Amino acid sequence: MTNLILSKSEENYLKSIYNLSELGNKVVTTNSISKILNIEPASVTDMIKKLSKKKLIYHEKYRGTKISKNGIKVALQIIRRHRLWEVFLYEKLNFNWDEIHEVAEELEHVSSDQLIDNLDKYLKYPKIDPHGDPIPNKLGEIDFVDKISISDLKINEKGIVSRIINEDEEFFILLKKLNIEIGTEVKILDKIDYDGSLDVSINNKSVIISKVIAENIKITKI
Amino acid sequence: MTNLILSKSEENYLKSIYNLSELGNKVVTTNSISKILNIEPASVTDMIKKLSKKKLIYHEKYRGTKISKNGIKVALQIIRRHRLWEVFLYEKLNFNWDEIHEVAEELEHVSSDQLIDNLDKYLKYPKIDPHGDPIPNKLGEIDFVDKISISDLKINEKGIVSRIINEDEEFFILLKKLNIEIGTEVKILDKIDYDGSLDVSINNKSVIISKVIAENIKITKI
DNA sequence: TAATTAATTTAGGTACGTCTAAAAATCTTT
DNA sequence: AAAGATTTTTAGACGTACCTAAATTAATTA
Repeated sequence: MTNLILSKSEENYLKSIYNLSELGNKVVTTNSISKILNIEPASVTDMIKKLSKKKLIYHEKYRGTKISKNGIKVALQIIRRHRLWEVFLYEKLNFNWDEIHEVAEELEHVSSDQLIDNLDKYLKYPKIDPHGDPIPNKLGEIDFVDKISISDLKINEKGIVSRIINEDEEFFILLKKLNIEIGTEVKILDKIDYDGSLDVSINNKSVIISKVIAENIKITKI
Repeated sequence: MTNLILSKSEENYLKSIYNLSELGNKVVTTNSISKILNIEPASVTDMIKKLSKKKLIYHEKYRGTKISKNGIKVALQIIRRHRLWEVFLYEKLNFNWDEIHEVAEELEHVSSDQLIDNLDKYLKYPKIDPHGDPIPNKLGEIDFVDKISISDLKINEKGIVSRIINEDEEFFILLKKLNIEIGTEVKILDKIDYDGSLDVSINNKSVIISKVIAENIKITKI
């Protein structure tokens, strides 16, 4: 049950399904998996069959996929590995905040419990990764402190950036341009009703960010 | 030429061919590769064709395989990665000397130049790994300080263990039993003509080790 | 050197993870 | 609720990296 060994592909699918499922609750469509992994829907169907057989997900033909309890457990361990490596790359190897994801994506598939546990200890059991995402512990326990987004602030309210949801290269580059990183203070200057864009003050400069971007930046209100 | 990307399998074959070739000079047989990788000779032939096409090795039907100049270069980078990870696991993550090989075998295939260069810097540019094997630098340069073996010592001569050639799990366990590690002082008490076994003093205790084992333990004479 | 043995290659097959094209099921629109 | 659009699945194919069995070549031995 716990001792099944997954291929890199299987791990990537399972992780994506977990991420799409919003903490394992939502049913996930074949198409959404296809889009996230950049793999044709037909191939996704094949893999869904494989993962179903291994009881990591439940699937009803034409009706979508739900991750199982054990699937969540396994997915959280993959996420744990990913995020611990991100901490390592950022803190020890001086990678930039926007360079860590890609390499961690490879390192996460090296599966040795001893490796990950010792790494965890070496990094002093970090609770969050450099993007502010919580790191599951050895037992799969995770702090679900999902904070509010920039888009939830009202005019003149302030917050500290605590977490970046999206992990696309492009998104990181944009944030860099905007001078937004974990710890940055933001203040809402104005909200544009037309498309939901926000006028935000960052380092005393006013910038306009779209609603989608604002939703992907979590903050702590101050 | 330098920018070809190799699969994990291709990397493992190339590394084995390099290791068998004694610094790239010797012609390597299909069978020897087969034995080292635990893969059937027929499959080895397939891969030899693939690597030949990529000009990493030269091959003449039925007559063996020789690694190319570029092949050596690529192999040395794989070995570099492997040995740097071994240093990391040993020094930072407190792995035992006999546990590092297996995990490094996985980590070595994560190919990011930035990752390896930063790791190298972080480890302070180590020259040897925990087994005493030299680590190629970024340019593939390597100190070929091949020392003498225990079996080269005469009776009553002493040495310090500097390098362990063999990387089998079994061999490590044996060495642990014998209390032999890098830095251990050994003294030859007697040589048994019959089969070449050696009577060696380790921590003031006399033990008998076979000729093969003695040949796989390199030392610095004192 | 002819026969035997050993090493190597070829031929054909399999699982994995992907693809495209076409069929089937579900959803949306009118 | 029928038609059209979209989503999902099935069917069949391909490259990778392996396998076994059989054929070929080289090496050894008698």
